[in-house]
Amino acid sequence: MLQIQTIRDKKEEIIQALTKRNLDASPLVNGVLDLDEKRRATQTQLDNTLAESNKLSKEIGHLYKSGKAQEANELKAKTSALKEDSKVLSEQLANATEELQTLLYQIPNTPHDLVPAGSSEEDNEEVFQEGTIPVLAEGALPHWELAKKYDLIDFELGVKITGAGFPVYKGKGARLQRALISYFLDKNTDAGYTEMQVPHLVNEASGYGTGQLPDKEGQMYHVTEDNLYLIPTAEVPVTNLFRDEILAESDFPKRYTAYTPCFRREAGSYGAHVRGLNRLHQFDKVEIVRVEHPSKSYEALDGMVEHVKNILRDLQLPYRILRLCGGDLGFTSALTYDFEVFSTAQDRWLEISSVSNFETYQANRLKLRFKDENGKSQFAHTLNGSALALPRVLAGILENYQTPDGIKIPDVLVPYCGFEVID
RNA sequence: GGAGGAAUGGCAGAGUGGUCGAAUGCGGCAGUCUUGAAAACUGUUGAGGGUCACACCUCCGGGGGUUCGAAUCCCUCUUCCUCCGCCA
Repeated sequence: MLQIQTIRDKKEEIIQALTKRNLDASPLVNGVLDLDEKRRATQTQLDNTLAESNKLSKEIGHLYKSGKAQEANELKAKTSALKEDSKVLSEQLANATEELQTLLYQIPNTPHDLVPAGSSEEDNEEVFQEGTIPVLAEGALPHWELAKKYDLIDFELGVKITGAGFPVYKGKGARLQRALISYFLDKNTDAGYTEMQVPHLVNEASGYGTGQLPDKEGQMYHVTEDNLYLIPTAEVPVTNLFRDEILAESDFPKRYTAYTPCFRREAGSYGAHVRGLNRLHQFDKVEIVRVEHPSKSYEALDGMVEHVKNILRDLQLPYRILRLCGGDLGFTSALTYDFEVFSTAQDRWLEISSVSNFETYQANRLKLRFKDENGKSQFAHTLNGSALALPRVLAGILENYQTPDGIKIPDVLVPYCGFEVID
């Protein structure tokens, strides 16, 4: 969430910036400022009451010690009124704080200057494109047909044991996916990201920390018995490793990578565009996460973009990079680049990575801070990106590398697969 | 799952009702000494709220209670340790 201090100092700028999200934030912002004032006034009253009460208690202690029980008892009577007051005040304070929190949770991150205005994905700005779109032979198939033809993925079997959106990968299909995971992890660790294996279930506090809660509760599978959530992305457990931490400046940069399955309910999204691997309830992803000094975070974002580019060059997949417009930008992000691979067989772009800088928005919720050169605590910046999401990369490879004689495996993956062609 | 024990500052570890935000040691930082370093010595060193700055308030695993007053007593939850059971 936004920092209350920033809202106090830069109210108009914030409202202005949020118009890019097509949001009139002035009622929210004004509400926040009113509540903030109310909260502080209540806090001051409570503090004064407690100070008075603390003082009396000390006196009572001294009086008892010096044997003046009579006088002590007189003072005791005075404290009961203060006690009543402080009880009422602390309830008011708790209410004001909670209301304030609720409002703050409703304000999305302020978009970076580079974020283009716009209302939907139509308005995203293409900033880069690279790679040759292959010309496929007559009769080229979409990946779900290829998966069936070569017995790589069984969607029906997944329906049988779980439901739609939970595919079963088989034989060379499973092996290719595993090869991609290993390859991505190797690329990431070579680039300085430390590999982590993290839990696939997280608690409520973690959900709040990275911003999945309370806004996107319906997107996560909730294990109510234990009040745990299946992770929608490794971003959640990995970023939460730093919850409640105060780093030293010398700790930067922090770079992590993790492979995890991801679980998303994706309620209500059905249709032609979600066929095959295009949208799943469970999928694999290799994530990169960085925690950075505020002055270095955009440099870091650019570095992550370059890194993902390198992977796609390695795989020789045609791709483009979009700068998300205000209307398409995630709630917690300040600036996001989406990577899309062109699928020739489907004749459409498939999103395979999303790289974002959250600035202090998550750090504020996480209480992730560092000591600056003056010894003062400041919020760090958090970033993350997919490197990469598996299903659509798999789809892109199957579709773009198909030949009448089978599917060729990209050169960099051959050592990981142990075969050169699927036929 | 059963029985017992524990949770205090970056770490270790005192503190069982008032003078405790908290001894002491280690670590960190600054200084003295030194050509430099080490050692030694001196000082300093938790977080949040609040204030122009002070004052002041809150926090001793989380929540609740007793009391004029709680790190200290009671209840509850969580986590960790030991023993037993089960088990990949």
